[in-house]
Amino acid sequence: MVTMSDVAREAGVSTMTVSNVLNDRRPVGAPTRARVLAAVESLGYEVNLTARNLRAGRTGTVALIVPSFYDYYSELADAVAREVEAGGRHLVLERTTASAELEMASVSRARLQLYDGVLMSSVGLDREDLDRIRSSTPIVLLGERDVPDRFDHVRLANEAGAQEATAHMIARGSRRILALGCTSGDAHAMTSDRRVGWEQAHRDAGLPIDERYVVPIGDYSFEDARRTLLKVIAAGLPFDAVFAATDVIALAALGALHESGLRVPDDVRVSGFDDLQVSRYVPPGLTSVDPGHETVAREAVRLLHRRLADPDAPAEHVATPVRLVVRGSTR
Amino acid sequence: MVTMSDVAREAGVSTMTVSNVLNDRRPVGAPTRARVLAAVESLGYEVNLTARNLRAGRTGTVALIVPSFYDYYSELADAVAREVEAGGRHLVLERTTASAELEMASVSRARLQLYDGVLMSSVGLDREDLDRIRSSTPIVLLGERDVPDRFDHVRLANEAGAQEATAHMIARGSRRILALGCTSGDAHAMTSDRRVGWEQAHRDAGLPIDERYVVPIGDYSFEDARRTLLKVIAAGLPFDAVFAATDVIALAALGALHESGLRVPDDVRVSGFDDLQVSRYVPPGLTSVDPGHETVAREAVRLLHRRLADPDAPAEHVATPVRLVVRGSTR
DNA sequence: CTGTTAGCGCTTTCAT
DNA sequence: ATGAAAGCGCTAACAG
Repeated sequence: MVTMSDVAREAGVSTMTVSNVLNDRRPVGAPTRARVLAAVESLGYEVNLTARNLRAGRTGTVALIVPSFYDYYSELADAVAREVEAGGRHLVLERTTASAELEMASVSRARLQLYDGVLMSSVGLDREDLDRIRSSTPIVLLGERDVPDRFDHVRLANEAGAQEATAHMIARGSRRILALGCTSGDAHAMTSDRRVGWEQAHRDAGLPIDERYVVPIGDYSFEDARRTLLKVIAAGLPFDAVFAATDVIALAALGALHESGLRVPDDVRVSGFDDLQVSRYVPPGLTSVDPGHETVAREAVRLLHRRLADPDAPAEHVATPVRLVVRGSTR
Repeated sequence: MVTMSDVAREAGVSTMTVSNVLNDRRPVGAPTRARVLAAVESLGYEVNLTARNLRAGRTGTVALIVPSFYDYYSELADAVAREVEAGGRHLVLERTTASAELEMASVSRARLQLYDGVLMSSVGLDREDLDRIRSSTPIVLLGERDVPDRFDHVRLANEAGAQEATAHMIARGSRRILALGCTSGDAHAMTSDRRVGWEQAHRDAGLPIDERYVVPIGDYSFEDARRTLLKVIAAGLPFDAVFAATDVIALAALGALHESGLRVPDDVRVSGFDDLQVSRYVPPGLTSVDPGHETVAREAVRLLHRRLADPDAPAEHVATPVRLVVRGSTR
């Protein structure tokens, strides 16, 4: 490996001069400068960022830690990357290993130190897991409602979005609306927040709430969602609409309904949540709740920058608005 | 920040003993060990990985560098993460900034040093760009056919996959098959390799090759694909099938055909390439070429490990097989 | 079993 | 405008 002192020797200067040339930190005479650059070129030198980071105490890198690379997260990551880069840092994506009991365990606290800051999607982590996190690296949580106060936190208006989607289908005439992938109980998980919105829409419309229509699914995969809906159909529970907790679930539902000979939207209306890019194109177009990735990303990075500037600032909790996008699946 | 010497002082031992306890490197007496662990706990110490990495000359991290976080890449990344983790390292994902003239510029050579190895998707990089890469960090290229010999390289059997998909639609009766998102010319880009397969299927069947049916699209987005196909339809070029260069294009085509009142597969058969998860669920099910992420990931990580073990081994070039998956869109 | 020394490659600080 | 020395936090190598 070529080091800075190799370059210094080649150019006949000290390592400090090389460093100054490379970082434009202090004025360097033009001829010296030229010799240094020539040496850098001829030796093919690159600074060692590990050494620089150790010395500087910062890395210029922010990590976004997510449960999986798919779907919602990849679209969010894209928006976050743009925001982080606008702030002059790099973004890297890390995945928590699904198999880990406690998802956090798969990204050790030590690893967090490799970053100036971390944005972590807390979906799948409960309050206890989060309480256990002690890190000198600033962390901004993205996701569910119930996080310890000490964390900066950005969440979606999950209830409002679910309510709007459900109310929209009620307004179109749906009366028996499955809450597919939603969960009962009051754990403040995303799936339960979205069920609350589904319930609220029913109350607003003076419709009864039938708990049989809240149908949780296992692992949020397409396959699991498909199988679950097929089972509901086989069991004979009558329904005329599906509010799916995520677009992945909604898209799988479109498939399952098609397999069962049910037409969308004529027999069953379908609405999702996440507004994946593909949802706009899949016939007949999937009605969905746009989570506003740009806003989430902007707020998350803003909170991180604020925290980096002032480590002792009080934690901030932000809920970002969402927006229903109506397409063919509910027409 | 709590350092190792803080822990050493607290426990009344040397830093080496702390290091040995933390890394299980040399046997440490039980009482000493206990005192060290107690000090670690009470001070909330975490090793500084930057310092460790500098000292060790390795980082235990592999980067997968991709043009975007979406679709094909997210599904590939998942498989790669599993392989890398099986080898005891972490995977991080980095995105090349789309705006950069030369995509490589957005991931500086210096950054590559932060990793033990790099897997880089070369889609979008031409041979000249690749030729310019000089890195002491091992790089395995994923993607197109035409890469400099010195790189380890894994590519898909793009031609074979495209040929199989096209032949399948010909066998079902299609005669005018758009090659949507494919490109003419002999640049060894993915889009041209797939066009070659489309042509080969025509030759094999004794069908004429009409270059008007090769319809490139701009940026590989859903929207671009949709607009392009709508334009083809408006222009009146008759076709009874679409072979799309990617599933994103194929899914957008399903939408555009639906908008135009054309039925799939009755009026137009559609086949994609990538076998995204969603493609299985979108009615009527998208026929697609499964790129075999597991195989690609396994080979890529194998090449990387081989290179790490022997930096001077001759470069290896691997083409992995693909497999047509037939679904409703071509029945 | 435990400690001391040296140094990974860089940049801050102080000197010239 | 340039250089020398010190040290970021850790661990390999050598001592005891």
